[in-house]
Amino acid sequence: MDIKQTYSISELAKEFDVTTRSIRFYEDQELLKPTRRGQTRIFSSKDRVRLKLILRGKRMGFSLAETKELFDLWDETLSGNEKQLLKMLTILDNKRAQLEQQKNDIAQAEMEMDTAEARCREALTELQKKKKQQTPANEEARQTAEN
Amino acid sequence: MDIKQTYSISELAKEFDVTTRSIRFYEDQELLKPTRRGQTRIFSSKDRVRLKLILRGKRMGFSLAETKELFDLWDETLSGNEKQLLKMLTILDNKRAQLEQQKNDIAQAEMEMDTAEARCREALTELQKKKKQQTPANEEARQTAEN
DNA sequence: AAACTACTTTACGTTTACGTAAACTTTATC
DNA sequence: GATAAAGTTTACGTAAACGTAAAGTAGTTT
Repeated sequence: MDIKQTYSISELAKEFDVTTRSIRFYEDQELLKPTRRGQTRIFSSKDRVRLKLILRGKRMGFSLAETKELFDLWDETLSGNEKQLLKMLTILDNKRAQLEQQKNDIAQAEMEMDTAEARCREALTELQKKKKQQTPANEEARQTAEN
Repeated sequence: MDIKQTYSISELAKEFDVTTRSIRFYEDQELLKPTRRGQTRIFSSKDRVRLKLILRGKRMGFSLAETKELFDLWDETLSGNEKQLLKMLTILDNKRAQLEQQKNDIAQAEMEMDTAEARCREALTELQKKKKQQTPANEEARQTAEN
């Protein structure tokens, strides 16, 4: 039911703004498994999804190895081994903890950026005041002189 | 008003669970600027804060170069140049956008982990059913045989 | 048929963020 | 005063994630 069933390497590269080199590298590391027509790679919509996940993983600070581990584990759960299923659940728990940590980090960062921005704006208005004191009535003259 | 004014390299290493090598590397890259007593490094509480920020930055996917840029810019804003202040404000804006992206990524990831976990649990209960069918009344026998 | 265009493999190079070993100094402890 | 403990510099090594030629193939447009 996808719009398209298969994709060339450069189509994916364009869509996700990565180099073909990267995509080939991801295949080399077994994160993507395109089929071949002759020697040319043909990517399925599953590959497309995985590429999207790879890139999101990167933005979230996941290594390719970590992402690959998740892919592999997920594939194994589909073949329904109990041990793998349990392992998957514990790993999901770990990842959740990671995400919680990241959310805390982000919240902290946002707060600090708020105070940083506030101080910047204060400093700016301070500068404005001083400027006006220096040139109380020559504002127009200075403005035109700046060209 | 901090508990302690100065810190040794190993104190900081322990507190933040990093190697002394890393800390020295951060100094080499000019993210930390400890003073010296003889040839021994002495870290201020400002250094401590910066180390904390470095590590949080890493968890958020920031490179050391990015973090250093922020540190430098922040220092420059303290000396009150208007141009630097404005640059700082735009960079803060960029970072905010990054954080928004990350929050979206995290939210997406959490949703997908929810469905993944659900499928795992379903698969597990399926397996439990099949087990019971295979051994409807011999449960005790199988349990003890597993040793 | 010549020239593009898109794709391929092979392989060496690069950056980041440290690890690790060697050899040395300074300070504290027995 | 030896010896351990914590610090130092110097320098080569490494893993991850690609970048960047170089050289070849396969289809197709002029």
